Amino acid sequence: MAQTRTGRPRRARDSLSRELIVAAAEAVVQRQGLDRLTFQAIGDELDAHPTSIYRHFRDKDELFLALIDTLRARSYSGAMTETDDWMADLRNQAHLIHDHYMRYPEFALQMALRRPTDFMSVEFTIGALRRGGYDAESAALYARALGQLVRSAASIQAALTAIPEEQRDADDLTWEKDYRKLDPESHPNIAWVGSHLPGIRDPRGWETALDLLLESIERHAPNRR
Amino acid sequence: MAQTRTGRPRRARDSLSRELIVAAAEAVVQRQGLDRLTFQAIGDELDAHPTSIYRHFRDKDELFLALIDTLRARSYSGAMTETDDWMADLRNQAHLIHDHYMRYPEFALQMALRRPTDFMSVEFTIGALRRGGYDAESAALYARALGQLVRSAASIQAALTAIPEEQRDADDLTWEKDYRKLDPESHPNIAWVGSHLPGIRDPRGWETALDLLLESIERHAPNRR
DNA sequence: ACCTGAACACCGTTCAAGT
DNA sequence: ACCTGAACACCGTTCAAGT
Repeated sequence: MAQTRTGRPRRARDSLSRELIVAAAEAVVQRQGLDRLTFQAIGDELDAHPTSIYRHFRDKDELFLALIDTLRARSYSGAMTETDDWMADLRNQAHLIHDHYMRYPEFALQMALRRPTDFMSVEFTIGALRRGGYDAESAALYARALGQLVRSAASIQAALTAIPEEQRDADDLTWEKDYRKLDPESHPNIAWVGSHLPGIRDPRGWETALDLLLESIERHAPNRR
Repeated sequence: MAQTRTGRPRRARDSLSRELIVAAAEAVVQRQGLDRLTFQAIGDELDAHPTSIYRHFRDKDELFLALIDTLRARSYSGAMTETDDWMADLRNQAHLIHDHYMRYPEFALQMALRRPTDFMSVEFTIGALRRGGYDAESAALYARALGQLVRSAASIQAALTAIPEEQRDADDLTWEKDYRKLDPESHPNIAWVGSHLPGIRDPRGWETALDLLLESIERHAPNRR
């Protein structure tokens, strides 16, 4: 492994920047995974000394948030435009957010926790509900309900796909293979549905929850399609 | 700080156990937080050498999962019993799970990711849907949809409350205070709802999403109340 | 002013040594 | 067999030294 080898060719003055460092950090995660995101690895990627990063970021957390913000801007920049179908707008907005988390599964949890919302998507969602005829109070409440559902479900589902192989063996996910071996006496209902139960990573769970939620939102709307 | 001080009084043989170590680990987290959960801290709590834990757990991950399983058993043991109101059963089950995550917010994410389900709650949920008249395929699908929504929303919301103080300042949560200062020209809909928008940690978001989802589930049920 | 080198405190883990 | 002590590799961070 590459150590902090002394005597490296000195980098040119001002050849580093926040943008370069963030790009190197993303490359490290993409190639080696999030738990390999260290100052050492970023330094190797940049051919720079690990501690040179401290000139541009206060600490690792600040660098990490900058990386997350870069990814978010990439997914959302100029993404949504209103149509004359406010329900379709809500659904497309939900899928846009879901796709963003699934695109960067290693960051999904931290994105949901530390960048839980942004003005643009809230603005868009409230606008759609407003065109559905909702008053301000209901539109605000439903926008939050929808936003929290989408963000939570997407980030957890994405994170599930990013669990390291070594950890999966220790997890309950074996149940996907074994639940049919359960005693039908003590678990008659699971036995009853048999093979119909979707696996824990099956996207139909999320899609169904979104369908049911949107269905209620449409039913309550003064301006139904 | 207590170091690995040499010359500690030797612990009696077989005086350690998985149960004792797990209890000590929980005490450490409760008193000092999850990022202070180290072998050193657990050793201090037990008055034992940090590495003595390796005789009882393969590694830190195995200890951590054992701790999570202990907490889950505490919350769910003999928790739910069927009533003659299957819709109320679904709602109570959802609140039970939500309360479990909110009770242990520091563990919420890992509980949702590494112990995403258990037989008992799935069995109970399918049973309720079955009494609602659903066929096996629909009951299985809706049980998954409901389970994923509840688990995801509860774990993310709980984790939001457990973010360390030092990190919050760097987060977008400041928007709760500042979103009304947005330019009404570029964000007319946010300006329109004004103070009606619930904060990011407001429980009404989750409650509303659950209400809307359950409403649809009842509407589709062959046996409506 | 920006980058490098060395050092520090801390962490999980391994392994030989005690009893 | 179970607990202890010492050591190892690795990590984020600080700070003085180079240029």
